[in-house]
Amino acid sequence: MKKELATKYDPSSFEDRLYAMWSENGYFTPLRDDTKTPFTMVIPPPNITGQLHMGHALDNTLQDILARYKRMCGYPTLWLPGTDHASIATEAKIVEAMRKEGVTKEDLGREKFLERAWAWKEQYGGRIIEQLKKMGSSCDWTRTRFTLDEGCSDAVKEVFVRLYEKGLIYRGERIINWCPHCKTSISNAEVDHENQKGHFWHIRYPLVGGGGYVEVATTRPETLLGDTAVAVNPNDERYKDMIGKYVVLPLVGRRIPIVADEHAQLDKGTGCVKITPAHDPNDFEVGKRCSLPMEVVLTEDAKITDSYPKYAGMDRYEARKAIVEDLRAGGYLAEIEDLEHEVGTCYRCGTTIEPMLSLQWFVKMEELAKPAVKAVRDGDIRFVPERFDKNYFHWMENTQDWCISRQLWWGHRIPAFYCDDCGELVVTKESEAYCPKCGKKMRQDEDTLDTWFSSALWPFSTLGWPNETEDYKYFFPTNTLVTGYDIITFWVSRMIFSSLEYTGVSPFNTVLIHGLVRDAQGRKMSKSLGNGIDPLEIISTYGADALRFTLATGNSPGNDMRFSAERVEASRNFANKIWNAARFTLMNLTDDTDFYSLDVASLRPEDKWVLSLFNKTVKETRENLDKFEIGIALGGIYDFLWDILCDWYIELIKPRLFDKEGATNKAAQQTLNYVLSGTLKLLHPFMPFITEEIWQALPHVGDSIMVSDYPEYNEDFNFPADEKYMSGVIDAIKAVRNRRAEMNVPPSRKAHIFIKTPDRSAFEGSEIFFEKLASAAGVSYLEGEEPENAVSIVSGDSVLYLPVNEMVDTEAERARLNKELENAEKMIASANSKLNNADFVSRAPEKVVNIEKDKLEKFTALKASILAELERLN
RNA sequence: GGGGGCUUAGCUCAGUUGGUUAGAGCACCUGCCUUACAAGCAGGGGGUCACAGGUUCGAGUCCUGUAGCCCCCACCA
Repeated sequence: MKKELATKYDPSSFEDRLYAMWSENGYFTPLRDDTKTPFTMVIPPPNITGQLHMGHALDNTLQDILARYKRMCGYPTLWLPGTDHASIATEAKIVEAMRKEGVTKEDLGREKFLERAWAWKEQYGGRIIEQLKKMGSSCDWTRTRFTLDEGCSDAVKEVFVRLYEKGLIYRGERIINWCPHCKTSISNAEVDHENQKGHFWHIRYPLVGGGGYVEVATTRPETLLGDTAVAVNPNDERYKDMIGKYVVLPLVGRRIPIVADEHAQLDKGTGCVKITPAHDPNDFEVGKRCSLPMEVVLTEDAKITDSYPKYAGMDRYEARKAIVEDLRAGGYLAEIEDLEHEVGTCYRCGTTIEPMLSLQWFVKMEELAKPAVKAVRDGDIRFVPERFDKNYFHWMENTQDWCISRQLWWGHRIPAFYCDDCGELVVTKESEAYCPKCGKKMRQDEDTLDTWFSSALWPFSTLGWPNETEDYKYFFPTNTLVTGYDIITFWVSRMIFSSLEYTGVSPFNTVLIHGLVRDAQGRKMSKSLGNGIDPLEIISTYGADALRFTLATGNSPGNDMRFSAERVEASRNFANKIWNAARFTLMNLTDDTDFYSLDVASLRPEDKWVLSLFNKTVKETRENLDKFEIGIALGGIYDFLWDILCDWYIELIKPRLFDKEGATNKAAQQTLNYVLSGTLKLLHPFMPFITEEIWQALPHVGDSIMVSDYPEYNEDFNFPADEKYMSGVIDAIKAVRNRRAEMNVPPSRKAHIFIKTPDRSAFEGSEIFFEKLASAAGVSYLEGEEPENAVSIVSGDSVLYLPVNEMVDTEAERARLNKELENAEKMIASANSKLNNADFVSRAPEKVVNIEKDKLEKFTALKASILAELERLN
């Protein structure tokens, strides 16, 4: 019934075995049970290109803690895993691999390229899944999904068609962010802003017909080629007469008008702005308002187009140099200012974004954003910690239309078809279409959708939507979403408005936000810095439990954390501590003991004391987990296990355990097994492997700790009197140890303890604890004279005398007692000042007042003892 | 420009709705190989909780301001 544990804690010897056992027994797969409320989470799908990094490790540790906790609480728990096709990242990776072979996308053609991409997915896509398993993640792998699988693709098409029909998806020419390296449009959310050093070039545009020039300024002089106007503010007195006149565009020679538009600000620069409608979002708006031509001057790889032969084929930066040089030569350059400004860059490759006029697909955001804001405002969805809702609101309330088309092949192809003959457009879920007007076979849009378009549907597309599957009906909406704050705008916000629009409900009720895992110096872990720590290496050195403990402990929602080997070592030491406590327990459990009942009547005070503290720990753990205070919950278990169970309880009961014939031996065994098993259960969500391995070795009922019941607060296991008694005994033992250590008395030198106390029952029954834990040769109660050459130890209302053979330094004793007296008086004064304050007594809660009363009582008694002691020394 | 966060022991950080003498890990000092654990045990030193005000019976915790560091968002030529 009980088993041996290896002498040494070696997580690698059992972690994989236990994971396989859980998996084979189907514990990760929930059963739908209409009599029970399910608990559902969807994993933030890692990119198939990805390798497990610390961010995943943290994210998945938190999710697994919640999943295992809820499962043990009896909820049919579905943690649904999967991966993201990550269109832009994956395509870039494959293109890069092809480049090494000297092959381009175009060489292969779409079909062959996609074959290659799928092959790549088959080969590497599962890698990260295997790595998640190493972490102990209790995902239901039978329900693993992929954003590009059939079901998800169906959901994507369904959504696209519905939104199009509703007028919420449209195709139009807008200024989009163009990445010249990835050669695709990207959304605003995918643009990073980076501070760059640049220049502000002031350029003179001569007025047509002479009479001077207007001066404009720009950070991108090459866009001059695309200028189709100069704008001034309609209220600008300086230029009133110029409106409607023309200037000559330098180098190009084109006549362009001076227009009036609010965009030009009176107090900014010269008040004149060059307008490049095809390469600047503001200018685009001006262009629309003033009906200006839109002149595209850059190709898709950011080279000047053939329309400008002198610069054609030059890269945008080469062209910038050449144009500035030519402006200088032509006398158009007025001034060059140094300037630091924010430049948009591609979040994938870091290339500077080129705003460009382009025909793309967009999602109209205004109408979708409103209910999404409301859901959070009304509390249907709650961010933990709450402060992130500000982030969310700000983004949701200011978001612009979402550019969803990408000039990529790896992804969901846009379900739109064009008729080359009559220009008809059809949007349909079908894989081909014929023109409703002329019957001709239509050509499908070449572009694919933004990766985030499919991730936005993840909580319901993975459960079968748009079909009303059993899973969808039972598990949706999900409960908790766990993710980093860096992904709220990309993903969380889009899931919320998507779900509200298509399913009519919020996709989850809680968003648990965590921070970034940084290195020991607080820097972001990144490939370029090379400061990343590989979770798999940590696992192989210290074990998955140690890694998980490190990530969970002291972690508070939304805050970044630093990761260092020292912290993992401390975690491993904790695991080792548990391991040894368990080994000790197993050595002392005997087969003839009944471990399945606990007879309270047979328990000694220390048993009841530990049960009572365990019970408190259970309550606090559950409360904290329910509040998502995972770090605090774990801290409580850690303290109980190490400080209470190991450092005190086990030491207290050693004499009873070693005396197999003793009357209270069985009760000690039972209590120890009960409390240790219970603590392992409390700890299981955090450290699943070690808790399972030990639980299996201990006497137990059931097949696995992971499907056992999470401990519940037990009203019958509250023993306040025993708590008070034991804390008095422990205080006294600590006081004795303290004094002995101060005097450098080695533990081997035992000394008798004489106790002078108004209430012997405060210590009776605990004499053996003083012998074992305070190096006492024996304990007796003092009636008359204090012993000669004894140091005194004041603890509560009692004084303990320790006869040491040396002459006691009376002066030193007096000084020490005076110091203690001072402290006691300070405490008494503090308590008195509160208790004498009528406002305090009347306004503070009774509990707080009682604490002060107890404090006063305790230190008054202590003071009396100290004074008596001082008296004796005189 | 807007928003948010951080500042607590030598270091890294907890501190849950304001309420016992502000905690932990690591590091440091002292003593222990006490037959579960030296990855350990016992004891110890070390903090005017960034600064200045305010609210409150009571502030590390709430409010205002100041300083330093960090992050997010934003189309300003």
